[in-house]
Amino acid sequence: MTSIAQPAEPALASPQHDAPDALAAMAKALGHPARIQIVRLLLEKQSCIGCDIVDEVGRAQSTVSEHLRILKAAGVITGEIERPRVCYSLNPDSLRPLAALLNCVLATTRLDDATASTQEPR
Amino acid sequence: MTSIAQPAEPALASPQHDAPDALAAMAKALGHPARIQIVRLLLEKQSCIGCDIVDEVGRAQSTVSEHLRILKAAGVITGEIERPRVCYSLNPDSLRPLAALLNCVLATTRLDDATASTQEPR
DNA sequence: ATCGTTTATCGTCGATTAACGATTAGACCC
DNA sequence: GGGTCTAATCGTTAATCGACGATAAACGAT
Repeated sequence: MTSIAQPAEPALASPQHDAPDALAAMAKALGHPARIQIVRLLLEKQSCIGCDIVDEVGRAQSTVSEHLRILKAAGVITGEIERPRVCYSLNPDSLRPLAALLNCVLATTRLDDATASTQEPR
Repeated sequence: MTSIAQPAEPALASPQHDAPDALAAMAKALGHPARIQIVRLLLEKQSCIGCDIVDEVGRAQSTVSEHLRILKAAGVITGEIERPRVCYSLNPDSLRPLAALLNCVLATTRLDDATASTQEPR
């Protein structure tokens, strides 16, 4: 049934060809202060067990657990079980499509400015 | 009234110091397929009048107008009035803090891999 | 002055999200 | 087996979001 529905993935180079839904879902997953906090914390600490995250964001354990679930569902983080703890870390690959789109938008700045070639964003 | 409420913006360099709320708000603004579509369209077309956007995303005019309002409120786009039309364009600067955070996360990929410096992100 | 075009706003509905406390589920220790 | 620790899940409530049709506002053209 679904055997022919795959039109050969052309190894896309431009973010334009990612499904809007996928990008939106990713952005949505990041669209809460607590979840940004969590991402930042994991960025700093490389990896972190759950209860420390609860501590950091300062909300109820069940609330933080839910935010972690959302981030995990979106693929932004992974959770490795180390009983009785769970060790969370970032999954950078998942963010690549969204980052690509944003970088694409940023890149247009120079085209707009045209004259300002001194601006080296990388 | 508001003359003294400005505590001097220190032109921050590291994304870590952006308020989580600001980043989350930005991500949230992008957290809908229709809004991703709009951003992509403006990325392609450089600028675009509202009714063409309505056409493109294929939803009711009032719905699209609301999405445009949200993007405008977040600073992602600007709307220039050309009666009776409004010409929308991207405001790349607004996305910089979020892009910086994402790039920061992406940058950790290599550190994780450590040994594989020739590893091209597939 | 009226019409046509385009965009913004209002009001409403159903669906989703966010937050919390309480409870449950594992695995370890004694 | 009985405690301890940590994380996930359940159930509830309030708030927010998303979508739409209807309407209003603004202006150029006739």
